[in-house]
Amino acid sequence: MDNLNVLDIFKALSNETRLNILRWLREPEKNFPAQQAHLPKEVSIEGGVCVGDIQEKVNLSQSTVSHYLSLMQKAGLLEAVRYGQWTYYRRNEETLAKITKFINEEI
Amino acid sequence: MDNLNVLDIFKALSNETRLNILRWLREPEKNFPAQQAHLPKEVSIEGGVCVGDIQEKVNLSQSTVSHYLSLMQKAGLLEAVRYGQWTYYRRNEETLAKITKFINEEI
DNA sequence: ATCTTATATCGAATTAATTCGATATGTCAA
DNA sequence: TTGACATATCGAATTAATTCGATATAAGAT
Repeated sequence: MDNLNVLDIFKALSNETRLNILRWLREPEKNFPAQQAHLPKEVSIEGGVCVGDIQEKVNLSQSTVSHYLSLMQKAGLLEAVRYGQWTYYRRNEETLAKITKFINEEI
Repeated sequence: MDNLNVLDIFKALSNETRLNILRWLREPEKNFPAQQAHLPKEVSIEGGVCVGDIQEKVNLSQSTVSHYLSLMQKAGLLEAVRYGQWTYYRRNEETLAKITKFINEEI
């Protein structure tokens, strides 16, 4: 249980906005409009939402949101997929599962 | 899921010392010497360790440790039982169980 | 009553997180 | 190749967390 940095994960989770982003990304269709409107039909980034859509919902500056997403990615909570000029972020379920396990077994 | 303040919990967990305290309190007998030496035989605070013992292990100032324990208690991660001049802190398993549930079901 | 010991609280210094606007980078379209 | 748009990074201001030593409180022992 050491490829996951628990402290960084908990830090990332201890902010309301970041927690919300994670929750919203559980159901992107429900929480974000215009799903993947920039992607051609044949491309699909399952569960991914671009920074702009997240920023609009979050209502913080573009730089702050970008920074937050990057933090969450470094913590392993999100993964980023770039398509053209867009970056799509989606949940990294593997890490989420690992934290649960970690809390249960080690904390 | 609203009597638990998730943000305060994650904040409390995002510090190495505090995380360690929680882990050590899983097995107090193993991690702290002189278990409940101040208590008379007929009194037992199941799983509880007094501030002094925790402070010794943590190696931070008395005031810092006291502050940390209080933070964790307010977050619901620990509960405090006072006996005489000593305060015994022990894990609050209920909250721990709730966070796991929260992560699984809501995050 | 006084002294000691355990813990809590206060005030302050230092370090880290939050958040922004400005700017840089990278990509697509004309 | 220039312009427009999406995102990332930088530098700085503000706010919050960390941590300490000093002091307060509370209980037990003399």
